[in-house]
Amino acid sequence: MRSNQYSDKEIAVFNGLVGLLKQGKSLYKIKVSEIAKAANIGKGTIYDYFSSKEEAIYLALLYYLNNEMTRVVSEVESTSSFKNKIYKLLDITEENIESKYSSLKTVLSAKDISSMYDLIEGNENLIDSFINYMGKIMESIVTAGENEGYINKSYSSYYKKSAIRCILIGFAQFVSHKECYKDVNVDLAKEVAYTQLIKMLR
Amino acid sequence: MRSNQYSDKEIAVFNGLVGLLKQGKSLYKIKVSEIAKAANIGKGTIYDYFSSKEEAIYLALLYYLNNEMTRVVSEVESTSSFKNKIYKLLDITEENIESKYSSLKTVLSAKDISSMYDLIEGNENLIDSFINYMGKIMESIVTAGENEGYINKSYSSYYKKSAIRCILIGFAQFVSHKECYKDVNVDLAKEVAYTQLIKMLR
Amino acid sequence: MRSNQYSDKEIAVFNGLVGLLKQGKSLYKIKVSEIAKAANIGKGTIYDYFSSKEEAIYLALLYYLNNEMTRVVSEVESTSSFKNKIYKLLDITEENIESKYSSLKTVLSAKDISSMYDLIEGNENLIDSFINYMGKIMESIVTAGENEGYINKSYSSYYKKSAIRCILIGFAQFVSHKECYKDVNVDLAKEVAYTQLIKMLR
Amino acid sequence: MRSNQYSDKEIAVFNGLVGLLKQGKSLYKIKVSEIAKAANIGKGTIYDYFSSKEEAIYLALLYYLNNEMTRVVSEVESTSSFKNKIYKLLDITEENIESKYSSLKTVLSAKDISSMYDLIEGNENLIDSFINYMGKIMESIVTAGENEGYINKSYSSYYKKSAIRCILIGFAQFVSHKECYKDVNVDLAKEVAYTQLIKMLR
DNA sequence: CATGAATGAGGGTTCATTCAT
DNA sequence: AATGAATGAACCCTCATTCAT
Repeated sequence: MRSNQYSDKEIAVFNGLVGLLKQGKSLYKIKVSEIAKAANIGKGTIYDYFSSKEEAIYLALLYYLNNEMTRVVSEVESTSSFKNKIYKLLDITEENIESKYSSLKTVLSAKDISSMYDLIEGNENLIDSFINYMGKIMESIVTAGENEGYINKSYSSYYKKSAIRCILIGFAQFVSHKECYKDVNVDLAKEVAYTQLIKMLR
Repeated sequence: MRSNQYSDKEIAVFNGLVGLLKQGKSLYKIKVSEIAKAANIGKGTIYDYFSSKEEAIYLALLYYLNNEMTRVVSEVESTSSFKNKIYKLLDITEENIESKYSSLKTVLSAKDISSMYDLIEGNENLIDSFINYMGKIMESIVTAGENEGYINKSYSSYYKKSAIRCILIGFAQFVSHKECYKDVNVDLAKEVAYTQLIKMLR
Repeated sequence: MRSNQYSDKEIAVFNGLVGLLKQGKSLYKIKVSEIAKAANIGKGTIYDYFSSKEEAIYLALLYYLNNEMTRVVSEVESTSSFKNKIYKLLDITEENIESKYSSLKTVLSAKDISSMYDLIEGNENLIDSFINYMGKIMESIVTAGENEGYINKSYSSYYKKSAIRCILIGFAQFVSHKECYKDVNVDLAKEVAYTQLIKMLR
Repeated sequence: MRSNQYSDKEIAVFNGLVGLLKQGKSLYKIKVSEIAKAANIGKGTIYDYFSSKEEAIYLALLYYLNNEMTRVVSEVESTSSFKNKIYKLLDITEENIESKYSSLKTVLSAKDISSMYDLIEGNENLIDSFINYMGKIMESIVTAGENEGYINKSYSSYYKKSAIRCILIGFAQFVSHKECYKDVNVDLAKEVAYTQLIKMLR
């Protein structure tokens, strides 16, 4: 596992790469020369900081995931009340799905990414890291829900967290394929998700 | 959209490709020569039936998805009672996630597949097709649930189907990352999913 | 060790490569694309027959050496009389050194070639092969010399062969650096070599 | 032709490079960064003293050759008696061939080195320089041999020197490929060489 | 002077696709 | 119809050289 402290050049590579993804470039078609150009550095320079294209991509995704999730965690934690936290998460999910590139999307296809690139699925991999962050978020939400009386404390921890995860992924599914649900708009889908959650937890 | 009637050679290609995936070969690293060998045909022959490697892969996945989902639909439909149908679906989900390759996995990363291969995301794409099948399954389950009194009929169709989809994906998530939930076994996770569903629908 | 039977394409590569060397191209600067062009085949085709550029070059040199040395052996063996054999060998040496490329030159720098290319210095390497051929030639010459009474049979086999080898290499040295010996012409150098040999062997 | 006076940095480069060669590093694979590290200087510094990697290597070899040959000349000259001089030369030859790197080896493959590196084969090249030194050594030996009555003075200068050169190269050949002469040891080979020389010269 | 971070031209190799048989 | 030998465009990576500090 590499240090969390990255040099300017490394961060330039990360930002360049994520920038390309946000422009809609497919992860599977990115060329080293494109990354270099997007990062405003020479092609060879990438190899001064990363041992391969694979590594550069992997670390970029990890870096971006960490940044993004750190932000999400703090946003949710700084949001008051159970209901607001849930809606905040649904909002973030919506944005993520709608954008050309997001960590959420990466995580949803992370198995494929690691199957494409022979990344050492070491201690710290994308999904583990993501699940870790989600754990913190769930924790924060469960605590709020219990304090505010929305959650029946007799449920197991897994049950409670699982319920939240469920409605999130279900909502993500909706956003991903809105066109299949012509009679449902986003706000309604959020309401449905929230209602379902309340029913599961009480 | 191509005919649903495929020639022997085309089906050989489909089976060969899916066979490779089931052996754990990464979709992103498959070579035409490997497909040809797995299908027991010459490399050039593939181009007599498909316009490109991309198309061959895309159609193979679609073919396999259709076969598999047709089977799943009929299995669920032929299962009696609401609860049994749900458990059947959870069982199928479990198997799918655990196997090296399954249509479910393909669908979960379908955005990536289509981003890797410049597939004309035409009328009939993998996800649309999948959602279509899922719709049928949901329909069957909802009907059973209503007939058996598990489902409060006042909910919208979206609400009802969404609830089922939620717990399925939530359960899929669990199976994918069992190692993160050390105190939960598969049977418990199924129970939790079922309980959550009942609560959402009543 | 590969079979001695080569396909047309392999021989085309061999001839193409040796052709480049004979044009004065340095072995160390040859590009795969040049070899392909010289062999009148596509660049990729080389990799259908050889696992790497290194291997292609190594096998080409070996192939050429075998061909050339086989010819030399038969030329010397078919020459009658001790003196004629020696002069034949000196003539061949002269031609070899004067040409832009010859197996003799390769052998003289074979250690470098193998140090440049990480060739598995397996059973059959250039120098061993060369020494083997030389052994046969020496044998043929020693037999003639003994039959004709030029060679005192009491010398060891090593002594006799070594004497021949000596004057050959000495003569090769002369040809390589003629410009350093302004008062000696090739014919004189051959006479000197022969005289020295006679003195050593009687 | 550059001055014979080199700066400390230049000599550091020379020694660093030769050091690498003596460690068994192939001349054809040496990188500028390695030379710099071996010389304990910065990579850029090399270009303050040499116009290219090629030049640095060429001058290093030349420098080393001069040092080594100067030493060899003086060793041979300071050895008394014809026979001792010859044996001294054979000893030196043996050491040279056995070591990972020596000027002798360089000279034996000098054509390749200059073909690899586009060295201006100007006035002062490796082989010319070497032949020059050898000339001095031959001179010294011939003089001793004549004084001691081993050499028939009626032979031409070329004949005499050529004889010495012959047995040296012949012996070098033996040492290079000892494994091919299982029934001959080094001391015997030296004796053979000396005997052959005596016979040629008397 | 000395450095080493940065560069990018260049080359070995892969593999989707073609086409003569 | 079927093949697989042949192709060459494309791309990753190396490393000699430069130049700002």
